[in-house]
Amino acid sequence: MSRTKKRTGGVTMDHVAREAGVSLMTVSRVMNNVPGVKASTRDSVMRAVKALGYSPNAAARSLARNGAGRIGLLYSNPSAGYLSQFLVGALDGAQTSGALLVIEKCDPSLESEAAAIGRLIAGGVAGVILPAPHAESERAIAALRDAGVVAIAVGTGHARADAHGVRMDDFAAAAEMTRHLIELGHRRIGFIEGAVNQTASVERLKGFETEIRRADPPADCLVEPGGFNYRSGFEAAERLLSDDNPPTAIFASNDDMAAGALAAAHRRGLDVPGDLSVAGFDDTPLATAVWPELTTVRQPVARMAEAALRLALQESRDQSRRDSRAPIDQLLPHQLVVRASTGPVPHNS
Amino acid sequence: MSRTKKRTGGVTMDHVAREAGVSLMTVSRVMNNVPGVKASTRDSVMRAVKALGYSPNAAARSLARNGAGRIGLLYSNPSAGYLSQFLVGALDGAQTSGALLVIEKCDPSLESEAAAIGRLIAGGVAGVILPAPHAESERAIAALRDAGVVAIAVGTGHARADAHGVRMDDFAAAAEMTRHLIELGHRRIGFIEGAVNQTASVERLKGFETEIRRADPPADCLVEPGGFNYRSGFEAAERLLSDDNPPTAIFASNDDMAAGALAAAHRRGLDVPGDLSVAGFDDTPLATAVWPELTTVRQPVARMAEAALRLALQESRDQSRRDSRAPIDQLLPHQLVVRASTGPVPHNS
DNA sequence: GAAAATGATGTTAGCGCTATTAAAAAGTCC
DNA sequence: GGACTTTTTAATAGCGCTAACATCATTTTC
Repeated sequence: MSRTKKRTGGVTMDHVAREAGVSLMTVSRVMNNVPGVKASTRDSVMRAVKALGYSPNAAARSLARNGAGRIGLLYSNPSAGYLSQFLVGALDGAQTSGALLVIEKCDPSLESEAAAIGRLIAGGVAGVILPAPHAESERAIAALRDAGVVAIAVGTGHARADAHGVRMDDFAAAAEMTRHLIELGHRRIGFIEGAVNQTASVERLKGFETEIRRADPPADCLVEPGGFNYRSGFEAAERLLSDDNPPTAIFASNDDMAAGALAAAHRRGLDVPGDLSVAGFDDTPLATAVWPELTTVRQPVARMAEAALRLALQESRDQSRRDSRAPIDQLLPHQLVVRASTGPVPHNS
Repeated sequence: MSRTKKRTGGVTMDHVAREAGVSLMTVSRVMNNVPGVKASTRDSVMRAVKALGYSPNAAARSLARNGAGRIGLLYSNPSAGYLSQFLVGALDGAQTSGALLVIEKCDPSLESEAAAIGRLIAGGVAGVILPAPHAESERAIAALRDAGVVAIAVGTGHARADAHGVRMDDFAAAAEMTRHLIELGHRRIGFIEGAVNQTASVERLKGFETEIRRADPPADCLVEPGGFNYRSGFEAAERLLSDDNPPTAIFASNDDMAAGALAAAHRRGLDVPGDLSVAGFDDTPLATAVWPELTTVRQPVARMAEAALRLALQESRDQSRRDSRAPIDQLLPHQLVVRASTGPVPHNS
């Protein structure tokens, strides 16, 4: 093991090419899904790849592509669980598609954001992924466009006109959750809003209200502002539960706030879901870390990040050819996850 | 902006070399801190680097080093906040030291771990970083050693004989926190253990017990098992608080369990810290996401990850030269963070 | 004061992959 | 059926950087 010449993992394209009896370049074409390779040739290459356990060297790829494939990722401080999922997804995507991820942290302040964007641009990225709060920043997107860098907004409430986007259908997901609550018999439902400056919050509220209006027999609702963090959820739930006619269910627009609502309920001696149902949104790790485990909506964060990375890569490559100016809007499927925090409406209410 | 030939960030070593009036190789030497460069030459190179805003291309580096610098990171499912901090730290380190991070996920099961290790080795990594639970896995470390891959254990309770390690002083940190509680007047303190198969848990308990024994006037304690997650913290706190003579303070061996303890306290209508003090460990984002914010110990997770990456890089390079067999044990400083969840012992108890 | 022993820098040859260009094979046409 | 396209494959030249070796100044040594 000590005298091995190259400790790189061994198999290279060359090996694959020899094994498959084709040229190195043909293997490259197959690996990159470039059209113009006979199906039979492609097959034999794929077989060789599998046989040898070949996996492309990201560094070499990035280098050969002349730095294209350097993608930036700006993050500040979304809920902890969100970030880790997002990073994992992006990293995974980077690995499989041979991109080089450059992550850059910033504070929520505008100056800090601008500085981070500047560093990213100076670092020579071809595209930048903007999750959660930054996806709403006109300034950031404008700066990126001015520098000729592709911007991908992730997790906004609706498609942007000035940037490509990857997102989920917040409206439909919130509506589904609301329907779930209504089907359980709840007719007075509290809703905790997310941060108002994020369009996703607005869509979630709209989805909720639309479904409330559609309920039969009719239902009504109480809406409290929140800020996407535990504490604001706790406080909003306190207000909701101290109402003269408190709701029998609370739907928080993210899991952190739902956890806060859970704490508020417990503090009042309420059993969840016996006395009060609580629903969250996002399905972050927190959802299963609390007790009872949260009914929530699974936002495919990791897949969204991966999709964003691919999109950034593809668009940055395309852009250098021609200016295709129609922003792409990629919508990923969500899923209602029913766990232990929601149940039938209590009898005596 | 559209006709730019290379969108790589522009400046390369060649530019720097020309600017400084030296050869490309000299620049490389300066950038890698290789000895044998005259101080004046080094200076002028550094000046050119700054003037041009040069930053080395990680991909090219990794490639030229023949794959050395490919570092794996195995993760399963530590507390969410921990992972994101860890990833960020590792990513950061990778960027600055020009390593290529390959992350690999696995389930807690042993087979899954073995499979992931296998993939990592097949991927040709030169070193693997093993955070939290995997750092204790004899099997994983043995597999890595057999493949001639450097293993770095992160966050174990004490130094390992079979792998390099980066960790904090769990014993001392737990002792400090216990002292903090004792100084606030608490004389009956509950402790919630972490997962028993992790040596860090054991050290934290030892630190706690040592300090309890040292208290003057004497203090006593109640120890409950836990599993490093919210739910186990909640349940352990329930048991602690239903004791005939309940503790006035609870020290949980991580923040997730402390959050659970908080919920249990609230459920019983106890005020924190008025009636009960609660302390956590790790200072994950959860610590400030709950209310009241947790007094905890800051574990420098990001820095540990970064240190682990550097160590992996350095050792994997050294190992190929000679077999230096003394495992390195790097200890990083922690910090007691006093927030709102701990206070003086209540008068009437 | 010439040979050997040290520095300090420059040269050369890739790392593994992708563009680009050239060549060959396979169709197409009149 | 041979000149002319159109596929498909092969060959060549780097991407930016570093290891290993070569080269040129300096010293040092006897």
